[in-house]
Amino acid sequence: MEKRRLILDAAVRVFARKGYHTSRVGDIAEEAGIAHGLLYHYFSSKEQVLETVFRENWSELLAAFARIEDSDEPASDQLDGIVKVLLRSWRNAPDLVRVMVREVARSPHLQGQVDEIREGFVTIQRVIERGQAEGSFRADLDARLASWIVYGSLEELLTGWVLGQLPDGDEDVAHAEATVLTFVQTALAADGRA
Amino acid sequence: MEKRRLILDAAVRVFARKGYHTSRVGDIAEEAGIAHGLLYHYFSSKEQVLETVFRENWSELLAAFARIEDSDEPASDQLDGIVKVLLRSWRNAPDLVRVMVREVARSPHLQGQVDEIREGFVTIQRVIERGQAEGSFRADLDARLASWIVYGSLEELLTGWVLGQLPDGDEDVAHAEATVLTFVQTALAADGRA
DNA sequence: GACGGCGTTGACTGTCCGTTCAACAGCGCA
DNA sequence: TGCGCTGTTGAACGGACAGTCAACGCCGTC
Repeated sequence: MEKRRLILDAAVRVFARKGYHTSRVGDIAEEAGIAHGLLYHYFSSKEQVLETVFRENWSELLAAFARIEDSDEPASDQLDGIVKVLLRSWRNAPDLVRVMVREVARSPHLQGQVDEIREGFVTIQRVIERGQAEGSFRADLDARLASWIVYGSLEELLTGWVLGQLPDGDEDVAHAEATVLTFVQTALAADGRA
Repeated sequence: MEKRRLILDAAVRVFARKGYHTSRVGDIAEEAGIAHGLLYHYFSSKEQVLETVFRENWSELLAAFARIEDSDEPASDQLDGIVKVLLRSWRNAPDLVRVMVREVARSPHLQGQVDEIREGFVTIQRVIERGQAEGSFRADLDARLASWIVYGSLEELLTGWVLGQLPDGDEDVAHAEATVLTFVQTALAADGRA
């Protein structure tokens, strides 16, 4: 396997296990099975490793969002799709979610990527606005704020799983997904119950 | 003023400005106007300073929650009250919220306080359950998950303000508050529109 | 079989910073 | 006046750790 990817994968595991600050460069190297000097052949610093992990994976998420947005489903189905993608990421890649939630999301580190995070919000916002325009979502709610509220709900559930405070068995996750979907769709629906 | 409090207040400002990890003990001491050695007369470590900041302020928040819960208002008003207390904390003590959101909330640091954080969730959960029992909230939503969703919404708005991504003028904050209230009450209401 | 360059190694450096500690100042008390 | 206690100081220590670098192995090329 390509060494660069090897290092990134190792970094995700190590960061997930010990947290970014407590992880030493040597830990990552050891996990990847290389000498720690080599890491500097592929990355300029420890921080750049974290940044790369974030950037490459977040952009995948954005791509998934974009595919959903570009589909011809009604807005409310698109919103469901986004919710599902985000929540299911926990079972798909728990280590990655751990790192994203704990180290990057509201990170004291790295300023630049704030814009990239925001792009996810904006997608949600656009979907909500389309729903409002189509008449399926109530139009009296600020779509931007609503997108933050929706995203916050999802991130908090992920956090609950990350911190081990919410049960995350198969049915638990499915149940959480169903609950958010009902919650959000009810709140946004143009007419009474969703 | 009592030196201990002086140090804590200085620490909040410094942590808010530079983040916990990037803040040196000397920075806190300088901000407090003392020699850095003195800090160890009052606290056993830099980490304990952060922990104390969290503990003492979070317990105040829990007390506010408890007062609301013990009032004889209907559950839906109590929930409104909780939302308002949390959101208004931003204008009341922005530095504190900065530290709480960025350093403590899903912290790689300090494990013990997870239980204290959880107590806030449980209060929200109880209020929701009471509303369900009273018949004003729909009973088919899992109250525990709903409490996480509600809290997540609020924390995300605070985060938006902390990171400077959401406008936080007087009217902006009021508008955000109104939006969350509508969103949450609509989602939870037993019958159609809130 | 010399050459060169890419990939790889790991000892070493330099620095940063949390923490310690010996000394001291002020003050109440006897 | 002397004793001791609490509060206070800042120089010094120690250890950790990110990042450097000189050397080396391997492999293709001429």
